[in-house]
Amino acid sequence: MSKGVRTRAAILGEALSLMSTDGLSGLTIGLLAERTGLSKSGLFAHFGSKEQLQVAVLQEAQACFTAHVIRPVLGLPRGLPRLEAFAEGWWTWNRSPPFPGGCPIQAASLELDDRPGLLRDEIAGAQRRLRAFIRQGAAMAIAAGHFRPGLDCTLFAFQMVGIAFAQTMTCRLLGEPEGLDFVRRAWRLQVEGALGSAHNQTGEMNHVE
Amino acid sequence: MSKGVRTRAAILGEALSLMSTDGLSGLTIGLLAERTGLSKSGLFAHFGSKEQLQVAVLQEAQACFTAHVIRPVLGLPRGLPRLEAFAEGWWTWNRSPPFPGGCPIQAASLELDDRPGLLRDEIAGAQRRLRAFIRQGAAMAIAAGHFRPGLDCTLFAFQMVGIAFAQTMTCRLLGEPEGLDFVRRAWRLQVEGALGSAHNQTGEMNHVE
DNA sequence: AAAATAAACGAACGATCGTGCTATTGTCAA
DNA sequence: TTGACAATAGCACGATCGTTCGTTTATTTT
Repeated sequence: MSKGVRTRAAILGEALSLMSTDGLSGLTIGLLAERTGLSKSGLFAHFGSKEQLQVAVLQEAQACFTAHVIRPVLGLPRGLPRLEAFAEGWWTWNRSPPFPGGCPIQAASLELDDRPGLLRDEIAGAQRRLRAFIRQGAAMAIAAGHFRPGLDCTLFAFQMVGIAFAQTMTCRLLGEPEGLDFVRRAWRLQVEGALGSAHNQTGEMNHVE
Repeated sequence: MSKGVRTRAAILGEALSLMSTDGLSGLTIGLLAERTGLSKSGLFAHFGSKEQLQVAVLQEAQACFTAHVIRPVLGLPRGLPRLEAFAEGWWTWNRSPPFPGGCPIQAASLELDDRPGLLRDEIAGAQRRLRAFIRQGAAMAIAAGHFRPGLDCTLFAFQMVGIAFAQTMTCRLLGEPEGLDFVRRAWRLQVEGALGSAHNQTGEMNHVE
């Protein structure tokens, strides 16, 4: 591993932390240089432009999410077990990711949704891949007989993404400690609504907890 | 209405547009002065500091949301009718608010969730009030016999907020035209899960003041 | 060890940031 | 119509932004 690659990795790590608290627009070259102990121009040379730096940081964030949340559950049995583990891992990531701030991708999703360009494409791709992962997870649960056939997996992914956003708002912005409870209960309701009829016969779905 | 108040209102209107596309951090005094045809210092004098300008814009955004989404449904019968109308109004607001960009409050919620201060307090207050409104709406639906007793209204609000965020991601970031369908179906599932057991899925209900 | 290449620095650039001043214009009551 | 005061403009400031360029220091290869 050459020197350049090593410093670049260190820069991206620090950039992730900075971005998680201050957002993509708060990620400034001067500040980043100061935190990494490099000169502005020395750091700049690694990326060639601000936009390329931002793209690199977004990709690093995705890689980090994959390593922390996706990869650990790939060894689990397909279907509900894997989906449940992924959910729990995701809620944990959202509440306390390996950065001082919140999930950078979630924040950037709302920051960039009206500004076409490389950055938005990068974020949109990340969100599409995430939803595809959830969709396929739900599809596997159907194939395994856990979820009922006929379940709309795209809608399932849509709902799960919603829970994740609501969690960030509740746990981070409002700082409500009981936020995680709501997340788990909302997720439980969603899973119960997707279960196969064998599991579903025990009681009315409207039944309160 | 004095001159100063009028210009201030014009500034805030333009600021809302700017913020909806570029975010709170993209809302810059120089740019805002240019768009309103004022000088930087002339505009600045209206607010005294950047932070106070930002606070004013956030309050303006709340007022705009109230006028467009909340107020119109207050005349409707309490309970499910009002809640349904609010939902539809909210989805419309999210998809095409009266600004060129997306909902500024939603964006600011994720932008500020890690930076304590006046701005975060303002946004957090707005989100708390919104959730309280939903919570009370659900409570009225219980009182009117539309929703089952025992429904957790706080959880209900949590879930609804999640749908709204997921909508923004789907409709704005990903630009999927069928996004609104998912929103409506997710919302329908949530409502059906909250209906009183005496009620069927025909939507028939009692009117209660 | 010397030569070749990569990495980092230092200084400067034009632009823009938020924010003070002082002057000048415009508005509104007497 | 005039005098008081609110509203806006003009100018300048220090700081920081992203970026370029030439130089110097490290690293790698020969």
